[in-house]
Amino acid sequence: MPRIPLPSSSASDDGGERSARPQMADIARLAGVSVSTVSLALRGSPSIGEQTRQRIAELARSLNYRVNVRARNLRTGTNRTIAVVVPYSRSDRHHLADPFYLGLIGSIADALVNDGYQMLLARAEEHDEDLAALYETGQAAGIVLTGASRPHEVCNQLTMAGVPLVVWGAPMPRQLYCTVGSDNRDGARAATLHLLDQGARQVAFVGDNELPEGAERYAGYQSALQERGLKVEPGLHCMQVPQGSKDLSWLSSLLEHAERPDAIFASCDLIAMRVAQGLQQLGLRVPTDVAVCGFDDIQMAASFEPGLTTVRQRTADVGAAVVAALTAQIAGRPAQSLQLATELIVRASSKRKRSRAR
Amino acid sequence: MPRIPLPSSSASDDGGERSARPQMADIARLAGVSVSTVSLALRGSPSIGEQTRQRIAELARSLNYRVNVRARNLRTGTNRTIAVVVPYSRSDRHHLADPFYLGLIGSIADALVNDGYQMLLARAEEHDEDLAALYETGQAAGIVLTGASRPHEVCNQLTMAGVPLVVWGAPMPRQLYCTVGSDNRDGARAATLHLLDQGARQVAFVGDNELPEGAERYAGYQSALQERGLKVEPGLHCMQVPQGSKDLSWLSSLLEHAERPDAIFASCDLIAMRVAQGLQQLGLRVPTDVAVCGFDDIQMAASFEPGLTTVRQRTADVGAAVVAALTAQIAGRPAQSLQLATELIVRASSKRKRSRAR
DNA sequence: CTGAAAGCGCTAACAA
DNA sequence: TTGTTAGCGCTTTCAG
Repeated sequence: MPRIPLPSSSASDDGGERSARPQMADIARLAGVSVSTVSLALRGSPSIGEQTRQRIAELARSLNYRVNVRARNLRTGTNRTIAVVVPYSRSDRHHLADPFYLGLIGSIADALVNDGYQMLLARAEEHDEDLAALYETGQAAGIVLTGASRPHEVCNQLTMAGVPLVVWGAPMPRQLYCTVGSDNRDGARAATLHLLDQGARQVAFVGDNELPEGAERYAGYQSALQERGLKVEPGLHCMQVPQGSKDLSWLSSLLEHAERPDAIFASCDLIAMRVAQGLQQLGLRVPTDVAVCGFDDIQMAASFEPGLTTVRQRTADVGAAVVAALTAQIAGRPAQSLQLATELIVRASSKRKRSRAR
Repeated sequence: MPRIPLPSSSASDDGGERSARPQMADIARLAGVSVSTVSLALRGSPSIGEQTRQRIAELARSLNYRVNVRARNLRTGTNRTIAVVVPYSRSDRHHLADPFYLGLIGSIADALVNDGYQMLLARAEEHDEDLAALYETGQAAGIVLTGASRPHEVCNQLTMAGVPLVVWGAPMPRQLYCTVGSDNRDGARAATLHLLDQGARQVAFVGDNELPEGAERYAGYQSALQERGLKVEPGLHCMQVPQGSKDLSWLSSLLEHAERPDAIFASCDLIAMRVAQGLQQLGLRVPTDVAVCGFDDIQMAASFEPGLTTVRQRTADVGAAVVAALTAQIAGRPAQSLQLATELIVRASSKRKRSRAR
């Protein structure tokens, strides 16, 4: 004996579902066929008669019917949603303010769409342990983690738990998870060699070398110096650039080094621009007195004055690589970590006159 | 007579659903209770006995069980996903490269999460007519449209079709939809008045005044001039700033105006920075020879040299406003369009010496 | 206090 | 060719 177990559909306070959209049942009733016939017809099944198909198609169009993707996905066990996690920390908004990351996210979004996936944008506090929930509740078929810092242990656990995961950035010693990133070390090495080739004798490094990517860039910088028989001097490394504007003590103390640096390699373009501006404020010319080089090649680097020499990350390729690694894992195949090649873009900020160079 | 209508679960090529996660049925079996008891127990229903609840809770924890949100949502008719649409055009990547938009999207993401919503990031080609699909297929309970240009007609149609929609930006004449944006006109007016107060006589405007927001900013600029009894000279308006770096003809032709402009108001910070850099390249000092003011107050504006005077958009409040407007519509209430107040941030790029000003 | 049953909106075997 | 039936994983009446 049938009961009436309708959900308490009292007011319109139903948590988000709005005005009754048409459903297959409606089409079926109006067309005088069964729901399954409608389903088959709309998907273009060959087993449905032409005139029936036409009638149903027209009815659907006139009612502006669209199949409910969530119901379909539940039934078919399909999940084409990927969660892209962006770090969120109130203290250090650096990563979010950096245009580089917008390009990165855009690139991932494009690649996902190309593969028929949707992108769920999630924000996570640092060391958020509940990233797995995105996967375990069935909301996402996989997770992409972006940002400069990274909860190493959490990532390992996620992968061990079988969560398809790709993290943006540099590979780390004991990682079980898959990373996709630029070859920071090689890029930084090329940049530093370039500065030396322009005649620089004292190349300083500005940027955090404790974050995974920063560490790699610092390593590349070190190795370039060593290749040329130069020592790495701790006094030529500036860790942090304060967010506030006025204070230039970080820069002046760098310049007060025994032998004043004649080139500065910054770990990202945003920092490089601050370096260049700071130098000019202190009355030094770029590149004549001090050459400057950045990393990322954000759009602004080209229009900056002077044009910023930098290491380009091939953002456009990142999305494809990330999605490839992700779909491999979703299909049960292992995914290899990847380092994308970088490209040195030489602009005015590092060019010395031929006469002086060498 | 029961058949075996199992989906063709042949290989693991099931379109995204991975390794069998535990389900309520599993817990129920292990606990020796029915599925409905598990459901009630996990949601903390008072009608379930304490020891039963405990047993179930522990079992769930040990199996690392999490309810399938998609199934739950289908059953309860809940949809807590909002699609945020970001424009995508290969030709003009300006809006995506602009850090301002990353802040905007982040702000919306935060506000959505605070209200228990998820954010689906979607990209749309210009004049994409199929935005409605996001709503009509049940994927999203509402849509937020960001970006500087805007398909006016499409938005009107969406709203008429009952799609909860909020678009970022300036209100337009015959809009049926809801917009949330800054008071561009007032902000631009304040900025222009400030430049005039600093002693400027010829204020130029750089930026596209055909986009909705640009038009408002241009209107504010105009009205400030008129308030001071000055004429708006078309020769003092530069529409486009080329993406490529070298070419400064747009700037020099502006400066070749009969009376050379002594202040430039740019329609966004990114453009303002290019203006300032261009001026310096042409041998002019900022602000001594030409004062410069931008719009947005992106983070970089403060550390720019010279510090960029600009009109701050209260990004942090935008998210809350957008979500409020959206939830109102989802609940069936009408949502009013909103213009958020802006704030003039005066920095070095517009400051004249007292002696010369006035 | 617990379980049986109905059903969210759709798909897909199988029967007719 | 079309309809019947079972069920995706969960929630929620209502009967016991």
